[in-house]
Amino acid sequence: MVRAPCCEKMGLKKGPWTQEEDQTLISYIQKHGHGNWRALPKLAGLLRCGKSCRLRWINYLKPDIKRGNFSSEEEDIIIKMHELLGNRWSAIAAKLPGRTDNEIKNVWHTHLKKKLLNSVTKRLSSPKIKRSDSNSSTLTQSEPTSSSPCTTSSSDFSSFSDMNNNTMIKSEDIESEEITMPPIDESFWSEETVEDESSTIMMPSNSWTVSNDHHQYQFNSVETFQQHSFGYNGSNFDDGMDFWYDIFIRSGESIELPDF
DNA sequence: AATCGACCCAACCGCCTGAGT
DNA sequence: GACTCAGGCGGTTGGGTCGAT
Repeated sequence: MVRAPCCEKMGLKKGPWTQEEDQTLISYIQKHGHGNWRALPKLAGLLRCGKSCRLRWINYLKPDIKRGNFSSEEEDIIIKMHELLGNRWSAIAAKLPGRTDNEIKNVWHTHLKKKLLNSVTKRLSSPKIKRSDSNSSTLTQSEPTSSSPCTTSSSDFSSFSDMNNNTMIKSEDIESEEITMPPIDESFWSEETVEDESSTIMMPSNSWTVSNDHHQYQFNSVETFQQHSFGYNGSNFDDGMDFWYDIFIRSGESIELPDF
């Protein structure tokens, strides 16, 4: 069964809002609150559907809406959050007070996507790191080690490598945006159900190693991942996800995140 | 000045989810 | 459990604007 559009009723107005309509909506909500959006237009005397009223209020009329261009700080946050969350505009908007999901979505599609693309193009055109083993297109599979569970936060990790140490990417390289990601093919990823069984996440299906100057950790599955403090059970969940996202983003894969 | 294409952004649409019955 | 409904979300659209020709 397909539900009829909420504005299908004859006589309901569509398109741009007039100043009078805006004023009517503002004064009604200031007096009575929005309560039931569906009932609101009738009560307020507007020839609009509730959905349209809600959208107009949330995206434009709400008193705390910040207008004007996005600052570079805001753009950076959007880019970072988009790396982390994907197209979850409302979640991104939650990190930017006064900005709406719609606005962020528009900015992303009109400015930031291009900006990012340019940055990636630039990065790919000037590789700083080369693999020593050019034949290897995926990270190398191996047996898991019996390394003890790690209590180190993922923020300690400054680099990662494959099992043969063919590629070593350091955090300063990541900062400088002059690296290329070693190629990773489809078989690298597997779908894993995590912890609460309500979320699915793409995880590396092969065993591989994460290391920094002091530690080297091997992961064979989501379970070994969870043994570490940046797993879902740990207090450093966000750090852990940042870490994984660095990898996911660089591999060009998308990821479905659990809520947090 | 007129035309055209690219870009921007407000608004709409359809789908999903959760609450209520 | 099945159904309905409202709210919320992300994708898409289309009208306005602006710069190039």
